[in-house]
Amino acid sequence: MTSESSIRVVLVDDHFQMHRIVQTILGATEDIKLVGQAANGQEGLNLCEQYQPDIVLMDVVMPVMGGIQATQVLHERYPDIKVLVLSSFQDHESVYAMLRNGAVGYLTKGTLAEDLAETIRATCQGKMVFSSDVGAQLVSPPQPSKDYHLTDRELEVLVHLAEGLSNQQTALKLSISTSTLKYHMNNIYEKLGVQTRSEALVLAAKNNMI
Amino acid sequence: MTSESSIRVVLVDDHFQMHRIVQTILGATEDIKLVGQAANGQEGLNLCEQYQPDIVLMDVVMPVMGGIQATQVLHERYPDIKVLVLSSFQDHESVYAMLRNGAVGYLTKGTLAEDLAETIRATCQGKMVFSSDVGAQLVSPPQPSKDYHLTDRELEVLVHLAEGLSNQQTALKLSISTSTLKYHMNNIYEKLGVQTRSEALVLAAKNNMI
DNA sequence: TCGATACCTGTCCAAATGGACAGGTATTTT
DNA sequence: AAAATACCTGTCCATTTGGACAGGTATCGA
Repeated sequence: MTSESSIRVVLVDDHFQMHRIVQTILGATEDIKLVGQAANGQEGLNLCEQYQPDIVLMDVVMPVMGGIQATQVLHERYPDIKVLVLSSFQDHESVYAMLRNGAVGYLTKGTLAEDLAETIRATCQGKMVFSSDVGAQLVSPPQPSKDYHLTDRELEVLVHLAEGLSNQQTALKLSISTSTLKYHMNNIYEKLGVQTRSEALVLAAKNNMI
Repeated sequence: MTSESSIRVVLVDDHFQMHRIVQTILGATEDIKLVGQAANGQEGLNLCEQYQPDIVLMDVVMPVMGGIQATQVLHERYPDIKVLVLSSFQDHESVYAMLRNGAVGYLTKGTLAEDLAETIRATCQGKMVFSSDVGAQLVSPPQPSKDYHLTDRELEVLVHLAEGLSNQQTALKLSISTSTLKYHMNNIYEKLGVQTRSEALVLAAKNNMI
């Protein structure tokens, strides 16, 4: 953070239109100054070296050097500079690629007008900010828990086997015969689309069924 | 959104201290009003029904009804009310549980003072806001978890067995004998602290080793 | 050079698993 | 009443597994 009085921002985007919009928005604020504008990642890096901004508004897809690579280099070289992504894309890959490389926020361009200044201030205070459409990407990955509509009994069987119990021990615990247990197992294999006990258990574990 | 002029907030937290802090912070703002305060999820739901706030500041761990369940019900019943989590916890499970149930932001209590008002405003505008320590959880999901210091070979064995291959098939694939494979398996059992193949695979799956 | 580690191999045998049958009951839906 | 589900049980037999040995080599660091 170079300045106490105002937040210094560099914009890196290859669309003329974006430059206009951001200029307009930030021109109306007292505490945020647009100190540099670049049209690709390479230029952006140069500007950052020159101006040492607090915040970089970074596009993802750009000629010469894209936002993903630029963010990576920037984050390595100047860990204090915060990268806020402005992108038309909101796919899972882009979002996570940028976040992994050090971005601390991600806005889709459509939501830009909603209040870029607020977002920049929040980002400056160490918050991570996402537009709601991007947020959907953040929440979705750990919920691939498909429903294989196993019955309660089948779930019970699976849980006990996952604990390392043998067929006999499990059967005993559920008060059924090993024949019945094998019957349940076969149904489980069928429903999960697997052929072996190992596959069934791994799949169940990965889907948080056990 | 019931009001144009000011943002209406309900706080749901079982710690007296938090009520004091939030009162102080929001008491100093013109555009944000703390219209209700509850000590648990159940009370929180009642207050929301009564006041229809724009934002709910929600703790996670509370008596009677926790934040996870309360958020779920709230989101179902009043989809327009935005839940912003205030929690001491920042573990992956808590964060994702809340987000899945409809929360649109997550702040750790330690970062609260940094500017709750800004965050509330950004949230109101449809942004998702996270404190930086929580953000780490969002980016990290594919963490290899604990290190059981399995050797490369042992990992290979596990991966193939997880795919449902038999000992023989796996041995063939790795160009070793089944004897060697069993040797590896025993070492794996030892290192993972388990007794059976099933346990080993489940543990490995849950720890993203395979 | 010694010890530790990872890796590899074998044999013998008991136990566990799974496939292929061939039955049964209770409940719910059509 | 027939069909569909979920659930239960058995037998017979091949395959798989894992335990308990008892060996081997190559590499690396003390």
